[in-house]
Amino acid sequence: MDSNVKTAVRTLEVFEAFGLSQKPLTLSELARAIGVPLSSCHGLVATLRNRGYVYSAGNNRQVYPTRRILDVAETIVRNDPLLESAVPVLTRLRDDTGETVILGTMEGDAVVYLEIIEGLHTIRYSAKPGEIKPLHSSAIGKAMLASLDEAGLAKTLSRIALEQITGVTLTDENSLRRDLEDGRKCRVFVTRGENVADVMGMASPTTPGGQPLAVALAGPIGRMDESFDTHAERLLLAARELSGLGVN
Amino acid sequence: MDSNVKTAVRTLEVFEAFGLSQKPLTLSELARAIGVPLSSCHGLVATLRNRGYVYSAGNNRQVYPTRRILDVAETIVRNDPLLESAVPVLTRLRDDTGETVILGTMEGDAVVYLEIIEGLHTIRYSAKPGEIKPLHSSAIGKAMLASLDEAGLAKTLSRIALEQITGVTLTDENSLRRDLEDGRKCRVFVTRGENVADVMGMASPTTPGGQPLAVALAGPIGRMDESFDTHAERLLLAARELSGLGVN
DNA sequence: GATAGAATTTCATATATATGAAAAATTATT
DNA sequence: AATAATTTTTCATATATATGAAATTCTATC
Repeated sequence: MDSNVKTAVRTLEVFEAFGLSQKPLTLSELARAIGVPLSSCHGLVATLRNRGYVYSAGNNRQVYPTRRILDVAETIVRNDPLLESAVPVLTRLRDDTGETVILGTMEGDAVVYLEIIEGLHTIRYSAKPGEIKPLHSSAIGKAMLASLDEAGLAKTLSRIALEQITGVTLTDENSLRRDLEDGRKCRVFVTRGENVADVMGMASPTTPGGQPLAVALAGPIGRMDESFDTHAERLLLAARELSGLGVN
Repeated sequence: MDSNVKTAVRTLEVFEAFGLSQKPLTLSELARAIGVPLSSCHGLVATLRNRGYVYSAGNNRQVYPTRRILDVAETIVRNDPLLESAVPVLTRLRDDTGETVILGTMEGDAVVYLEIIEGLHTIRYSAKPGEIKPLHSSAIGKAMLASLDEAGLAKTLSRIALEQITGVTLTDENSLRRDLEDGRKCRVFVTRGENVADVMGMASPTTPGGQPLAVALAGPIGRMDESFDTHAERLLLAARELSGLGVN
């Protein structure tokens, strides 16, 4: 992406690092984990300490986050006006299809996942909230692009590089535009291994409370193809239900 | 505290602000909420967006955090080696006494709360993980001070100001040292309205896995006094149990 | 209990960010 | 539809931070 505030990113990376390590870390371990100089890590950790976000855990000289971040995060998510009403719809779509259901939107020139309800199969599409995907090679991205007016679409396409991600990624504007046109007809936008090999995504635009989002199903190509028609039907139903959710 | 990295603090304050507001905010509302210039807030929010931590919610131009922060926080807390084993002990102490139970430690020159199990009374001591309290006027702080050796205690006392927080805060070193001595005898350290009027705290040191912590009970002075002896007994029992928890 | 080794902390300075002010974009009002 | 009002975005520069290297503290080993 563009220019990010270095320390803001690092602050989040500290928490992410503990999420990955799943155990207390020493200052030097943490510095290595997030790829920053020791001295910089030192100041950052001191700040987090002073703010009650980390404490010295274990015997050695390890630190670990306190519950504080969870406390803040729980309050935030509990009050998200969108997720509360959307989750039941998404969960039903997951139960009906067995596949992973994703709610996402366009944020800047990318897709961000807002909610994931994981599928019921052993082999399933797996992702986390906040994950970022390309606009041109993800099903949700196509749905979002297609919901732009021509001026917005042209502007966006001029900014983003249609990067080749797998062998079958659509990398020229005309192919992509044709693909979007196909999707517009039935309101279902499809990717077949264009972002991750073997993965098929199906997305449909939806506007709960007037906000442009997209809901998607994702799973292995073979299994998704088998049930394409019923999946599409159920996806469209879910999209309609979501759009019906009141203005918040 | 000392010198904090400005952007790290602000990054956390963004999330805290949404926790307080409990609803999406516009850029200007957020900037006002955390007390930073608009232009600075703009860059910070852009970074959080790019990282998938916030999305544009609602119709207007509001933003709100994604579930991502919750996801990270849940993984972190799920893997805290201390809390997992300590919570059952703390919960039992809460159930036995009806009062709020706190696990805390010394972090820098302050106390940080690691876990709170809230009491069962309508009027109860209420706090959140990560809250910071003074060493000299909190029960946990006294317990932590008393667990230092003379050299460490002298050094710490020379650094911290014994700030007058309520009318009865101990603000001279001799009174505080006498008070610590009293506590050492029975391993129970008490505050009576020294940090918050009407609140009584009782803390006992404990060292699960060798790590110096303190466990505390807190509630209104009247009710706490009534049951002082049984509360003290149960508190000491809990502290012993916690100390018995294996090295992680 | 002294020594070696490792990790942390400090510090001066190069680098990155925060900021006010101005421009642009958006929304509300007439 | 034009204008006003508000909000967001950009930009040059003052300010704050990040950094390598040195000093210190801590820990393990003998």
